[in-house]
Amino acid sequence: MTNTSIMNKVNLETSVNHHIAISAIMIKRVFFKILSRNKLNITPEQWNVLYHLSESDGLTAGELSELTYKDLANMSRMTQKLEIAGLIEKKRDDTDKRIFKLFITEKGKVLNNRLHECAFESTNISLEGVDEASKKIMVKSLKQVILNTEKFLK
Amino acid sequence: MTNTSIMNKVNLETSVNHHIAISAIMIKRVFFKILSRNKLNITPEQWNVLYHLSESDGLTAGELSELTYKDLANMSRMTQKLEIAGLIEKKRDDTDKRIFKLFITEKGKVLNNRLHECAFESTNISLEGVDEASKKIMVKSLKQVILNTEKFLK
DNA sequence: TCTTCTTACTTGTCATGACAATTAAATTTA
DNA sequence: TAAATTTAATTGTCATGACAAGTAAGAAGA
Repeated sequence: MTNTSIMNKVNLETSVNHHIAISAIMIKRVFFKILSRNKLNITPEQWNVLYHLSESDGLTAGELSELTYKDLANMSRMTQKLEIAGLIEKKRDDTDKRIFKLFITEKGKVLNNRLHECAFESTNISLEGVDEASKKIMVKSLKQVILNTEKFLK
Repeated sequence: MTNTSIMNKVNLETSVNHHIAISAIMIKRVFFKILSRNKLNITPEQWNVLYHLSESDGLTAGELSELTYKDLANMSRMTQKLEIAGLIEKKRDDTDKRIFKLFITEKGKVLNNRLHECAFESTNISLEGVDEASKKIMVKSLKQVILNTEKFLK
């Protein structure tokens, strides 16, 4: 074995990255549970799309994939499902026929409001006992993490 | 529209939960890229299993699913793949024939050491510019988040 | 003991995530 | 302008994540 003595062993118990990963899994699970309790037939990821369309209508799948940090291929499938569910509409662009512009439907808007309530509830559950100063530091640090990783991935 | 004025709208831009989710995605993507650059034919999740088995050999699939916060069903499939890849071994327990005890193989141990290097590298990339005090606060707060969510999910 | 319940694991299904490959349309360039 | 390149979206494949349902073995109770 080469260089075992100087190997950089990772300790999950103190690893920031590891705790981010586990927290993300658990937060999503809580949100998922709240959605299902409320009989809202939608996933956290699908809500992410509805959220962005309700903020700025007429986005393309490509723009949405950037906003949500998702693969365009997967965003394509997600928008297909959302369209089938009647929550969004796809309209082919007149000048650039490669593009679909996406619009949230009335049904989507109504659902989106309920989803905001669920997101609010799940936030309160997961962050109970975490003080405001810590939250600020977390958001600032996590923004830095996102910048770092974006830079690395080009 | 009912009660729009008192609705609890979530703002992703300032949401701790949202930044945790995006960071988790991006960190995994960086780790994935480093693994693939090093021609290591393994996923971040599979490494998680190897990590725990190298720390304490002879765990069951159930114990591993708790340690990694994963569904037992999915852990079952993951261990099947790891066994096929020759990285772990499953040994039927003598006294309780429902149980498999899992052991990391020599091949698995060698790979695990290389994976530690990759994890170390990906940690350095993602946390560049985040000071030690912030890291401490993050780990403490994220542990609280994990506790909160575990409690909610029973 | 025999039935019932619980536990450990497995399998099936659907949604997502990574990534390669393909198609169609727009843009660039020779 | 024709060919090459780029871009937007789609489809295919495999691994994972949630969750329901099923199987086999152990434990508990009548």
